[in-house]
Amino acid sequence: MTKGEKTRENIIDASYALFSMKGFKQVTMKDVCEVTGMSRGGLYSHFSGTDQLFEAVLEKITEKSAADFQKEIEKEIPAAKILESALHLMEEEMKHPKDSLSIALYEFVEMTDSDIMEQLNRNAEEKWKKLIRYGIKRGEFREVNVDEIVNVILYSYQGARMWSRIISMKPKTFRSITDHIRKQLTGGER
Amino acid sequence: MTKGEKTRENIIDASYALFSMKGFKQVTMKDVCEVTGMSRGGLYSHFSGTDQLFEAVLEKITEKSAADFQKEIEKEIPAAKILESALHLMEEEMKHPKDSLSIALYEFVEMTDSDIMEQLNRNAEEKWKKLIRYGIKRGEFREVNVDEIVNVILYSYQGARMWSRIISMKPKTFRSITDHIRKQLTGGER
Amino acid sequence: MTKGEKTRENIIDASYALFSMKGFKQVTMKDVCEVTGMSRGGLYSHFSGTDQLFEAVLEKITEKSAADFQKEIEKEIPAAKILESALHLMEEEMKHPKDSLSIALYEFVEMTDSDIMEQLNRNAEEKWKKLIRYGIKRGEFREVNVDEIVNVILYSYQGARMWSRIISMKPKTFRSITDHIRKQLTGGER
Amino acid sequence: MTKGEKTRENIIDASYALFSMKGFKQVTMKDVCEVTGMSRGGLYSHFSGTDQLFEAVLEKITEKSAADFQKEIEKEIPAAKILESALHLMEEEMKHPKDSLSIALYEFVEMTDSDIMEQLNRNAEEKWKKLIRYGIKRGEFREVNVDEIVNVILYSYQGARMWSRIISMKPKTFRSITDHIRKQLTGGER
DNA sequence: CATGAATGAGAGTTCATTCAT
DNA sequence: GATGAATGAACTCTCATTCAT
Repeated sequence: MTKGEKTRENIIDASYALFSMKGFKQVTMKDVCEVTGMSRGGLYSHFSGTDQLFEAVLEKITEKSAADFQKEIEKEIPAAKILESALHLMEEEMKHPKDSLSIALYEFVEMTDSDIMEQLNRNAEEKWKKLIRYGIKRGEFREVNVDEIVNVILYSYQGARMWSRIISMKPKTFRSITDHIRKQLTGGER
Repeated sequence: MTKGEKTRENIIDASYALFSMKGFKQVTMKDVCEVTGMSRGGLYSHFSGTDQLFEAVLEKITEKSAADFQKEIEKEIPAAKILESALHLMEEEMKHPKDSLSIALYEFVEMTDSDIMEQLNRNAEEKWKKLIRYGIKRGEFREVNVDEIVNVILYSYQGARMWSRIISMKPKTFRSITDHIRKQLTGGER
Repeated sequence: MTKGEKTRENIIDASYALFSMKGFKQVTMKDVCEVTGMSRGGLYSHFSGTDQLFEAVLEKITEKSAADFQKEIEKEIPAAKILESALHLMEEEMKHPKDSLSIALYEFVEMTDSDIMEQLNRNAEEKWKKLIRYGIKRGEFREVNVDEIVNVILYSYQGARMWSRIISMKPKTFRSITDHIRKQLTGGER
Repeated sequence: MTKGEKTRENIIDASYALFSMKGFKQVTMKDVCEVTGMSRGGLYSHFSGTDQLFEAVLEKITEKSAADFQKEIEKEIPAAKILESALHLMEEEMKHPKDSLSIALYEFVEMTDSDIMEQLNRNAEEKWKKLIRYGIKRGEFREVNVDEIVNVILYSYQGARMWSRIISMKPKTFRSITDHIRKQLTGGER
């Protein structure tokens, strides 16, 4: 990794923090200068503006988040178990709203007409549908209306995640959402 | 209504449109000048900044939105009927995301630490709890976990509403959310 | 004249001096701020950039420079007399190159693809052709090749004027150019 | 020629093209980097700025352009013939204004107070005077006022050359200038 | 109250220039 | 010598905000 690439990574990491805290529009190149300790010109030689910078951040995180349940399904891990860890992750993410790029993403899409959101949404949809069908096939999940339950999962999660950034929400609230999902799918309590 | 009050109302109405279109942070006093056709100074003699202006907008709409189900309940209108019209309204609102102040509110709260969101959220919660308990008492609704279902209602609605501003969503999607709520409460289809 | 219009005029006058001294590209809005004593924002509320500012300067001076020989011709003033004062003016202008917008014009045209130069050139051409034909008709001027002599007049004047900005030229040199023109037209010395 | 000298030559040639296209002030070291494919630092190790670079370009071309009519005169080639090829060259140069450094030179002199222009001007003056006197002595040219005709030659040529960069001029116009010169000197048509 | 001219702080951006490798 | 990352100064432009009229 050359010196330039290293700097680039540093900038991306530092601005990830900025974007998740402040959203997209509120982050200025000056802010990035400050947190990275770089000069204006140096920064601009890597990224020509916050747009490009945010895209680089997205690229980096979408690589990670590509994780779906495919592997677990192939290993024939019980659907209930996969569900359980997915719900756990959801709860954790709802509890730490400040780490989330969701607002930044939201603003970015509104400003740039990027279709990244559509993609992310479609991915999430597919991933959940796959899991639910797998669970039904194995007889672990009830014969739910897949489309309906996926919508409820995705949007209640997104809604809660977004709102938790601005109102203080109790863990119990997040729990009740994941509980609802679990009950819908398995018919039972955790 | 004096001339001054009229001007004030005009400003509020014009800026409502701006805020719902552009969110809170993106609206500048300059924008407001343009849509109202007023001069900078004139505008400032009514509102000292976008903060105050947005607060005035909020004040005006929260008066309206105070509508809960109290009246209907007092008239002993069947819970299923009240629910039906509430779900219908929800669907309509999800379909017209551009009319919504939700993003503006979101940004406003993040910037100003206002607790208006907490209030709005509590109100919505109370209103739905009241309806659900009323429906259960009348034997129209199933004996659901009230807290849980209210959370699902509120956050899936908010999530869908927000997301529909940035990705194109089919009416079918909104429908599946309201269908889910209906089934949870009444056990049946529409 | 409102206060705003007065300021506008002041800015135009002050920037005329700047443009003639420094050319077009070298004048920044900051320079204009300094010579007018105005703030950045104030300046920008009148002119959105040096382009617009220069256009305003041009507009003002082309109004003045519209002067051709039409009036004198109509008054049947002797062609030799009109010529004499025109040559005198030319000499004066060559002697004071710093007052000339020619370089600024040059740069402006190269940057903006404006066709103002073509117009100015055409005007100058027409004006001289008219005078020469008038002089020939009156028997005062020799039967010269009009196109040829006009080209020599215009370009030797422009060339001398431009060069005199950067090399020190003697009045004698300018004189020899006007002398040449006079001789071509009248066949005689001054 | 060492590798270093070769690089130096490459830089000079590449920047000649830049200067003739864009003038002096508009050429940045960044531009030169791009056309030469060199790095910033590499470039700076040869030339400390555009000033020095332009001086190197000038040095190279003034060597070439030192050509006067001395050789032809010594060979006793007829003055009319020398004149003819000089006028032909002039016409060609007026037709290809983009190849000319004249604007760059102009800007360079204005910025740096170099006296190179004075030298070039004096050279051109001397060269023409020599030719004209030679023609007169041989009885080929008319007994013109040498100073006057040289001024007309030089400045009408410069004026036309400069103007042709920014307004579209017909070959006929250039022709009429050279025709004028020829007629002045030889009294006849080509 | 209303106007709109003016201020000034701050963001975005570009480059000449330096310097460690 | 050559590289290219980094600096910092200068410039363009936008707005929130003030104030004389």
